[in-house]
Amino acid sequence: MESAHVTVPASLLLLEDDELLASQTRRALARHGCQVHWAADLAAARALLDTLPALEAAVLDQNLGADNGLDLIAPLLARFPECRVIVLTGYGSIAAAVAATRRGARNYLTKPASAGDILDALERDPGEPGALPEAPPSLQRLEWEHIQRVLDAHQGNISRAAQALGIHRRTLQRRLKKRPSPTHFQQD
Amino acid sequence: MESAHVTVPASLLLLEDDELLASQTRRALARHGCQVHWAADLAAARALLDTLPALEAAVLDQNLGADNGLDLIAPLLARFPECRVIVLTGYGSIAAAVAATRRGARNYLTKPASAGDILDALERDPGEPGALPEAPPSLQRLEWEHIQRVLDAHQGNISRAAQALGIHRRTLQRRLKKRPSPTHFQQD
DNA sequence: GGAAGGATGCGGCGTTTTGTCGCAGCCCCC
DNA sequence: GGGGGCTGCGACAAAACGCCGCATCCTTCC
Repeated sequence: MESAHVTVPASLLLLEDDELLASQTRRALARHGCQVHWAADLAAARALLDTLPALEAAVLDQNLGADNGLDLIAPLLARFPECRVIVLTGYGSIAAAVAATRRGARNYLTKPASAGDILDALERDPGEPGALPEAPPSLQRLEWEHIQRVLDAHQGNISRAAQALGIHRRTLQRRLKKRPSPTHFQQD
Repeated sequence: MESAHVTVPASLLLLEDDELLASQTRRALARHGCQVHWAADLAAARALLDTLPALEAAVLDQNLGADNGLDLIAPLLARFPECRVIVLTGYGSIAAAVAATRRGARNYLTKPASAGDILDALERDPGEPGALPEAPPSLQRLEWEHIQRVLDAHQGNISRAAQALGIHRRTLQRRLKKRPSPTHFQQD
């Protein structure tokens, strides 16, 4: 929308084990004029790194079954020091965000993230500007986002997600139906 | 837990505008054999920096009224490049954690944090270990913690906290009464 | 000292949301 | 074909919530 003309990277590495989500994301990014190289696991990503002549950006899913997407950051930056790396995750905790950033990630997003969100996160540098994120999140928003995360972490399984959330399955069902548009946040 | 014999820094800068909390923290850290230099705002902290011969660690409150504790990171690291800096905040969002880390913070904590938590955060390097805390949090627990944070951010003012949370004051009252001890952790 | 503004605790009461049933439809797999 | 698991949904009682009002207490400011 209003992330009008960010500098879309020419080449981007997408590390994501969910094939469906990967292809969606890939297509969305391609539509912005970005050549996306996709890998589904760490080994494939490492192998892919060696074949690429250049890489401007990378989007890494943190949760890759047995692998951890964070482990790609070091070898990636070793080969392409200028590459802008962001980490994507289903859950998303503060501790994990700190870990990712300390390893060299530029930003840290929680799913679901649109192509616009991703490009935005690649573009912006959270460190430099006098940016004051520190916003008072509403209870409902917090709940909704958390539900989405847990749901995602359980592959959309409502029954298990409800159990993990400590609420009844029926309640989760009703809540999910109630909120078709999760008040998608945006700024800038 | 096993934060038994962390390397307690000899000198520490504490930037915290809440005088009461500052003195408590100061005392707790001092009990661990740490010399604490306290500043209540950015200007005082900057002035304090120039007078110190050495500094091993710093604990910065992010929310300092008009000031932002993050703004001390750069000048602090410019003078003491080896100083271990952690940021403390009432709220604590992922975006803020990323911002703090990118500016050079070693870790990012949310209040309330005990002296043990602080020393632990100073000691540990969140980047290196394969540490994946990533636990499945319950909805109620998440809500409760968030409520506590917002409440704390508003100095315990129920009316304003309720407004910030987007719920009715009466509801907040009832909730607070319902949950007297939500696994309150602290010691030291 | 008294008035004014704001915060708190609490009692009701009508409305909304949850918890908990149960049941039917699906899909997968032994 | 018969489990076992997940899903969507109707129904109904129980709990929680929003919202009112009112009686305290505090400050703060005439």
